[in-house]
Amino acid sequence: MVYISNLSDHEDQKVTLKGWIYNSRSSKNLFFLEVRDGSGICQCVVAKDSVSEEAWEAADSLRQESSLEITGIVVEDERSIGGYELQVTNLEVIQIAEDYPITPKEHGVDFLMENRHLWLRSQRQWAAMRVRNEIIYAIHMFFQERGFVQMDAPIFTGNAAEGTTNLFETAYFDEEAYLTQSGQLYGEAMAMAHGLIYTFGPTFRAEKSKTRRHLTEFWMIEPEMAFYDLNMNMELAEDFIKFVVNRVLERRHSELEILERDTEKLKKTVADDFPRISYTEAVETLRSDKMAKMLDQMVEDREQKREELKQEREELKKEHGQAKKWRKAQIDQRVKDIGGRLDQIEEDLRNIPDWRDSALNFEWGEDFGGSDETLLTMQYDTPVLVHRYPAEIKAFYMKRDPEDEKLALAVDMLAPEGYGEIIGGSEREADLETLRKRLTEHGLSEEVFGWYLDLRKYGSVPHSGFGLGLERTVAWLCGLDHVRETIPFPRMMGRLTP
RNA sequence: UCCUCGGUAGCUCAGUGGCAGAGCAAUCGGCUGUUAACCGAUCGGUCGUAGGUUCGAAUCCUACCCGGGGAGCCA
Repeated sequence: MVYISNLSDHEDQKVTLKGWIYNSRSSKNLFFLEVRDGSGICQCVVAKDSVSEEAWEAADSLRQESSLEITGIVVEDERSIGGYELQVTNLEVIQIAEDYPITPKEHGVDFLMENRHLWLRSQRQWAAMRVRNEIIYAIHMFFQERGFVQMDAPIFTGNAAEGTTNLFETAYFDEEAYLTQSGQLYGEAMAMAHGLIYTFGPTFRAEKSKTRRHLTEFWMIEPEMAFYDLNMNMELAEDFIKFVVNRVLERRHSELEILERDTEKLKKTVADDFPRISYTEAVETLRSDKMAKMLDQMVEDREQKREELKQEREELKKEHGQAKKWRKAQIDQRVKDIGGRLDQIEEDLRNIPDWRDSALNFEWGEDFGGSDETLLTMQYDTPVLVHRYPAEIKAFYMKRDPEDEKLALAVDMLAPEGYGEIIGGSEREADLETLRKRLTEHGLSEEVFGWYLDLRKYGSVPHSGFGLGLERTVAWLCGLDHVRETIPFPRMMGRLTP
């Protein structure tokens, strides 16, 4: 079977494509059918005098998303999307689609989410899913090539004990069960069996978060490595991200183009070393004069931009009166864009004082808020590794810094461009008695964690690992502003269908 | 849970006290190469819900419902 993605192998040959109508245009003796087949989109030109009467009528009956088989000669034509088009000799309708809800015009998020099952057919969504697939492939490749074994942690768990986050409860025969929020503890057990392992599976958080960075169901990749310390962990995390980003840049160029992704910072991510700063250094950065100046500059930039946009809008409104119809439509669109950007600027201007307040008055010992993370990452073009956090704000299983008991040997990787934390990891506490003490401190029962403590009884070794959030990574690489577009059927607050 | 913005035609939106509107989609017609094609016509309404103010409410007031963005929490 011939697919649109390989049309260049069939130049000047007669081929048959099977697909759906993405869009169509017509004139008296011509139809321009944009046909998509899952692998891409191809413009098919139907000329009245080169097809049978039946085929011509069939072309006339087609509507958006109708399915068909279409036959023709592949010709190179730079006027056509993809560089090739089909000079149609015959076409057969498989089904004439009913009124398709997603028209070529713009739609609101709510409507699109309601029609997610159809939205997946649209170009940008299609491109994002291709990038997601490439990332998944690259992840497996990276670990498999380094001798890691992929192993699965359970999805049902018996204990809600790990603490901080809200879990989904469910019934498990006569017992209470919870959906996993992390495979990590199981990952440690598997690493003690195989040395290097990674899990790749869904995780669930019942947090009532309504933000562009949160889903209730998302996919996490969690490598766990025996005999790795924090530095080796950070080394691996950096190599890993570089590998994945590089694969996407090399192999999903056209998809990134469809997504209109500016790839400058992604290229820097592949080429440059990631900065590594300690939590304490990060706090100093937040409280610095330099940060204050940057924030002042941000306010100034936005105020200037606001004036420019307002002026442009005034001029467009003047022009609107005597503009031709198509120009009016263009102006309306631009005015709408400007409105949206002004709203964003106004919101920023309202928020920046809070950001400033949060950053400049940041007290050592607190956890970073969203704005603090964003301000930190704005200092760099690549992801940044922040390590050695106050132990109090981190999980019980993290090893303390031998040089400073107040610190946990934790590391977070923050993506640039405001995409936030994509990786969280640590060196794990390997000493049995210390771990027992931590359980008690956190009010966790030793009974529930008996099997976990066994790992420290029988040949305990230094080990480390981290977790990568797949959807946040996809959002970052695609330049999407919301994780709901990074997974086929997102599950979030108030969204269980489709 | 809190803050904030919103809900008008299938979709995207305008209308802020006086006849319910536009573009797109759909339907019909026109156009020889279109790129969200274009041009003309037709069709299309419980103005989120309930109550109130008023001669008159999409518009003002009250309550509620639903959604977006953000905070907290996190990947």
